[in-house]
Amino acid sequence: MIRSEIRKTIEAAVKSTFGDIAVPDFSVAAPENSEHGDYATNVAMLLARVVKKNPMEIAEALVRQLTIDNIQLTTTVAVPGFINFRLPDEVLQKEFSEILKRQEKYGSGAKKKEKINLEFVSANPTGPLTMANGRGGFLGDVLANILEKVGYDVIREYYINDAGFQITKLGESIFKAQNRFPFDIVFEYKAEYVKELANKIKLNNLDGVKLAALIIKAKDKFDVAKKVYSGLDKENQIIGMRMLLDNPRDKKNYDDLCSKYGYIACDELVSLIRLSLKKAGIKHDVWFSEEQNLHKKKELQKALELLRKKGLVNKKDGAEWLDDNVVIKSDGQSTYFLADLAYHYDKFVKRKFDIAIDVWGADHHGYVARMKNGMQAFGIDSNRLHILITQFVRLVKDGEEVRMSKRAGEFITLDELLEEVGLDAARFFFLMHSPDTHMDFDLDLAKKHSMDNPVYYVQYAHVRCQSILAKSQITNNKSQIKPKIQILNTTEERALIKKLFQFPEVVEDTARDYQAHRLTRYATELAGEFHNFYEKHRVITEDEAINEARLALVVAVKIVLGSVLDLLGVSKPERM
RNA sequence: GCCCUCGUAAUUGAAUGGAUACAAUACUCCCCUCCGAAGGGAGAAGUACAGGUUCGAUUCCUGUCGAGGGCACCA
Repeated sequence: MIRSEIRKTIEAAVKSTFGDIAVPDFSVAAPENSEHGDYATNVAMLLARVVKKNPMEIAEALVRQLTIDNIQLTTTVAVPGFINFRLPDEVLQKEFSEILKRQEKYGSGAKKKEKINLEFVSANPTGPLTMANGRGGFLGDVLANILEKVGYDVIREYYINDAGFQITKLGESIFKAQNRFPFDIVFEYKAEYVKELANKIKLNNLDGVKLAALIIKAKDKFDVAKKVYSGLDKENQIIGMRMLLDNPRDKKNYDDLCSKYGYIACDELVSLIRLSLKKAGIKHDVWFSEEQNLHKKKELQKALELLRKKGLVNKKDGAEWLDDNVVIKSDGQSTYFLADLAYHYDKFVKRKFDIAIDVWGADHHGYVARMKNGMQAFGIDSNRLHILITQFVRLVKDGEEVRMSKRAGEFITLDELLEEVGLDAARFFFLMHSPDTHMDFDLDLAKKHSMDNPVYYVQYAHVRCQSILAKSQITNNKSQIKPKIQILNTTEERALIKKLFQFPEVVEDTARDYQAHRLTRYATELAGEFHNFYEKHRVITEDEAINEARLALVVAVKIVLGSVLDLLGVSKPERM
């Protein structure tokens, strides 16, 4: 990679000029204005503070020592102290050959020893995936692709929250949808998919009788209770049927029944989720069940014991706390927080991942500090846990925001989104945006815009490469294709070549800071440079030498563009 | 009340503290005897506000305003 070679020669020059000083964290990047050069660095300006000298003088002192492969770089110094580089043809030629030689491996890194666990989507299995889940889903999927490309061993994981209150409520909602209750329940999952599940899931006879008996016991009190509850806020209404039962054993039986059928529904929903993800081109290697992998194996208790031994758990108001957060409620039940602690303990200690990346929705951002502190409590360096927050996608219809809620059944599913706008357009659209932005999503507009989506612009560049290569006869014998950088010396060709060379940099930067939208941007820029070149110059001409040189360029563009599209999970059409 | 994220062109977005803030869409106009125009070219338009740090601030800090989200033994 050219950038890292420039970086190396700068560091060497600094050391030889100023001795063994701490080199500041300088930048090497292609300047926006290409007249300044192919690359530029700010090292002299940063050094000015360290060595107390004029940045221009520092720059002048450094430039004579800057070489790649013992070739002196053409440099200029610009106020207030930028060093600009022009790359000699030999260097360009070498990098160009690298693309043709390594093909789709261009930009890949050597195998790294670190293992990464990348957990994403992890939507509650109480309903189908919404289009908002797509945002984190596409992000996680692409990040995994990128991290693998630079050489990490990546496990893609889905954490299934199949334990606790929500599963019980899901079961109860199924019963309700089966018309078993002669009254309303509170906190009900109310949507088409619940009705479908209700039709599909049959209670066995014994369970049916048990439930009927419990309902009869509760029925008398319902009218009274309804009057009492009507004045309460939502939080306190989450009482429902189980509170109508006096006997603790009845309550337990009722909960057990709800949970049992909640799990059955949950399994169905997980299957649906897997199907949706498959359609969205999102892959997971591990499906980690909270119930099976943590609760049944007593992992929560083990994690808790560990924290207790360290003396980090305090009792207050009958509950057990880790710092300001409850791990064991006063009724003796564990919290979700404890489950999450045990889960991440499992990732780092049991499964020995070096790095864990969690992609969460914005509704969890208040949870980040808590999780990191939790890791420190176990003695795990919290810097090994990276938590990425994707902001909400607001659904807009006729200029009005539509609140999405799984419980109320108000949402657009990921499946619907893909059907409406298509997989490539959907992936590209979501991945274009930084996860930090609050996106508005108007489905009608998205449909209309899907024809204007930059993804087609990028794909069309790939198609053009293909049709040129198909037209030429040389493609069948790739060994004939040699880069001839001296011939490719027009403005458009040079701009295109330099854009190609940025690919490894883009991959490397994204693997470091997880800003995956850089990739869609790069794809658009590369496609733009190619379209521009295509418009100005014919590849297939009478001149053999030009033919050969430009075909090599087209092959290189097709390779790199193909790699980007592969990373994005967007298809590479041969025709459109 | 406390905490987090965001505020850039008419719109949707981009910019590890760097040089003249970059694109796309929409708008006006121009370009196919074609390696498919799903393309190319030209035009106009922007950092919410007020301070501070710095050689240099869209970026960092403080405050104000605006949008979204979270938090008091839910998941």
